[in-house]
Amino acid sequence: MKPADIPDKPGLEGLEAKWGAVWEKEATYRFDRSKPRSAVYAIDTPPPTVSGTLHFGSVCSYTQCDLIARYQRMRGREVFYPIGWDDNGLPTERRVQNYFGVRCDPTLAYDPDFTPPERPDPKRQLPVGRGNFIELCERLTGNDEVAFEQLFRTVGLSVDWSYLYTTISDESRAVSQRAFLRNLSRGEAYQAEAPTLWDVTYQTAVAQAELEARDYPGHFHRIGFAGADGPVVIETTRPELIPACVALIAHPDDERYASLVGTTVRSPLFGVELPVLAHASAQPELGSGVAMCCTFGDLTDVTWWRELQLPTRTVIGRDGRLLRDTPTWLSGTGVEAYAELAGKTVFGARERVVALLRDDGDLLSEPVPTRRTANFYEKGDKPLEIVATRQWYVRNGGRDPALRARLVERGAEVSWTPRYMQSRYTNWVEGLNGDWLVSRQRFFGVPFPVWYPLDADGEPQRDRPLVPGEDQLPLDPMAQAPAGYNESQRDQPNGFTGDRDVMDTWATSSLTPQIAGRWESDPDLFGRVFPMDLCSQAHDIIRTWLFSRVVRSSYEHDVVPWRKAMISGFVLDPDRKKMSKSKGNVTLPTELLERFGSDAVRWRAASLRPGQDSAFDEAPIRVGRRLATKVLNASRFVLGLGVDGLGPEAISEPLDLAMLSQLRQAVATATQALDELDYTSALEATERFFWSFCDDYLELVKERAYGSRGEAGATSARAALATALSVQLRLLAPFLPYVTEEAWSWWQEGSVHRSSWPGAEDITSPRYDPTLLTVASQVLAGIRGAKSAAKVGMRTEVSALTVSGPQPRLDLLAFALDDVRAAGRVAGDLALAADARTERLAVKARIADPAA
RNA sequence: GGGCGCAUAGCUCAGCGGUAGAGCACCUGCCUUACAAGCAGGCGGUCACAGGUUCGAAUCCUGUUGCGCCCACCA
Repeated sequence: MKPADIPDKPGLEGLEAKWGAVWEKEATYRFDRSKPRSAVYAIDTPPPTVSGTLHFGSVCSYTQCDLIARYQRMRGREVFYPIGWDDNGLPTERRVQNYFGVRCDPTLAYDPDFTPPERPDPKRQLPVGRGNFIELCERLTGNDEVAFEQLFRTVGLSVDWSYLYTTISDESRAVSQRAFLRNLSRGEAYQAEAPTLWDVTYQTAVAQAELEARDYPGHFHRIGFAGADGPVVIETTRPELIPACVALIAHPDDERYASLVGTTVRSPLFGVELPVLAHASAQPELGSGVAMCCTFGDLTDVTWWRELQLPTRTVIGRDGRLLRDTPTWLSGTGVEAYAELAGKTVFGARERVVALLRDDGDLLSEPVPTRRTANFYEKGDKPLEIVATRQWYVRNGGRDPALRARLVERGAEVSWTPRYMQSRYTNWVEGLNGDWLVSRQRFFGVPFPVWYPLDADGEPQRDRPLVPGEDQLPLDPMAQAPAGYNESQRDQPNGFTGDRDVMDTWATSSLTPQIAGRWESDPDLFGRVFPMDLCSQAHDIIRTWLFSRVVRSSYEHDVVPWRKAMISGFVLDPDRKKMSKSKGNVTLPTELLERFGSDAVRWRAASLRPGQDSAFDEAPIRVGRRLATKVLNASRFVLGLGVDGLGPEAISEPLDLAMLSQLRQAVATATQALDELDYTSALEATERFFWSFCDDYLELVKERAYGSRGEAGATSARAALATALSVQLRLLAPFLPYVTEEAWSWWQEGSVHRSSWPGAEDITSPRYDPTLLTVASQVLAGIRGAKSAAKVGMRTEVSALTVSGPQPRLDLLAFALDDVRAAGRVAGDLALAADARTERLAVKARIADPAA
């Protein structure tokens, strides 16, 4: 021991900085890549989006993963625990736009002298070229990543930072492009022109997994279409789509409209001749029972359009405004009516159409307010439109029942914690209604590594993409020319053009096991870490991140990417609502770490079981802080007694042996729990023992350990205390890495986090009936109860004590009687009275007159 | 409408066939030579409701109610 190193008043302040620096210097968490696959424990962690701040819930989720990483490391596994930043994609672009007050205009050339405006005006964003925009993205994410790393280091995540990756790095681009090219060559990826969910704010396509249904105010409009026998009434919330109408649809069994089906009607204002058709998915009870089919108002329209082979009449452009050119299918008054709408937003056009309908008498009653549910892009704030565009897709079973069934089966190859999270996965896969749309019409992302030859008219031949060799990756088709062409032929007739789209960020993060494991660029490493052992994440990204990784690994490697998935819950605000920045109810993790210390925050995270949502509450963090402080104090006390050179052979007292027997049981419980990813139960068992160790055992043996009853008894107590402290610091190390490391450093060489998880070899003392400690604690509690009832201090002497209970228990108690007497300050007579009526020991204590 | 989960002390939750538990909060005490950011003691529950299985149900089954989440619902 090094008593000089133990502070008089040990505290939590500064431990993060102190040990963070040591762990970095000593490379405590370095992954040794020479170990064989069987010795490796590999973990896939979600790369957080580096835009702004991290939620407290995320900190908890990452901490829970770290508990397992630390446990497995102490069990002797070589833990591969990398982390990455998801820095490409829309959140970064949006942040750059706001932060620098710019927007990307891909038609502008790169300006090497560009500097962002000093005072950004978010209302008037400065247009900049793609190259400049991407530079700004990289600059801003660079700043954010420094802050994120600092936060994760403070939390104490035991990741090997030398394996840090980013999703925009050259390595990630190469992996992403390689995987895509292989998908393409095997037919798993394809390009198609089809109606696509479209965000008008960001002007990009979005995928099904990124949809969010939201309540949205609107109005029902009753509108008359001119039929042969009078008006045909439809109800719609989107009258601005009347010029995009291609048919009216009724249910085939709906008698009200049976005679109409097969006839034609004329649309109001625009006078377009439209067929009335029947389709089984029309719902007679909705609206008037007959619906407008427009290209495109919603997904039902798409179904009708496709199955009834209706024409395409697009009026809404990619910017969310009605097209400026007059549609070709309009004539006469229709052209005049449309002139009033051209260029207007959906909202403006709707107002204008309603006014025109009212003037014409086709608005059959005033609009009735209603709330409708509309699909939104989860990061957007305008309802999605549906626009026919050409996009890249990866097959995910959405249009192929056999593939879907196979991917559902993949879910069963993963062991889920908690188990019921598998049904989220299954639910999602079974509910897919289209393939995975991976292309985005954005800028800061991984480009599709393809070009298209241009014909003599300069038209791209999209069905004949030019692909590079894998050795050319990563590449940017907007900056590099395909083989057999040179740059001067770009966008020239008979030349080539590059694919302008970038991949959605999920298309890249779906490959985190391959990116982190350096697939293809480092086959030796990849072979040692893939497939991985554990994936740890929250339940909100099962349908995105988790599912997409299963898809990619199934295609590329024909396996699921990990054996186990540990799914964490959410931390909600105190009113059990989702924390969100807009509501201002976000609690900053940095502030909590600062105020309570990392160990306290980690303790809170460890008390949240997988899958379980919880309301944010500071009180439990304070409890964790108390435990952390207690660990330091108890360690200081034990070490202060002098434990040097004491081995298990010195432990002879029955009470000491009984304590170690109980500890043995706690170790077994904690170990089994952690093997099952049940870190909460492991902590609970450890803590239960620790508190009784402090409150009862330490009190019972304190006097003896001081040497009040001779050297042998003192040595036994000190040896037992040393063993117990060593074991407990290791049991607590995954949960409280800072205080355990601090206390460990007071008397041990090396890091507690590189020590071995406690087991049979640590508690080699003979087994002894653990009940002895329970019995002694009961009697001590009885004495304390008597003193409490008498409202006297615990140091007050007991002048006479009678313990009654079953004979076997009294016999056992006899082995600890001296310790009980000392801890309870029993100065006078002590009587044991057999009483078979009760299992528990009863205690009668006469308190000495406090006045005396 | 479909799926999943939850309902146990004032609060947060554990227990999941054998006498109702923990932490927090609250109350009463105690400066006790590791820790007053501490310690000791205590108060506190028809285990949502109704049936069933069982010698025995908080625990298993069925139904009901309430709450939460995911998905579908855009006329």
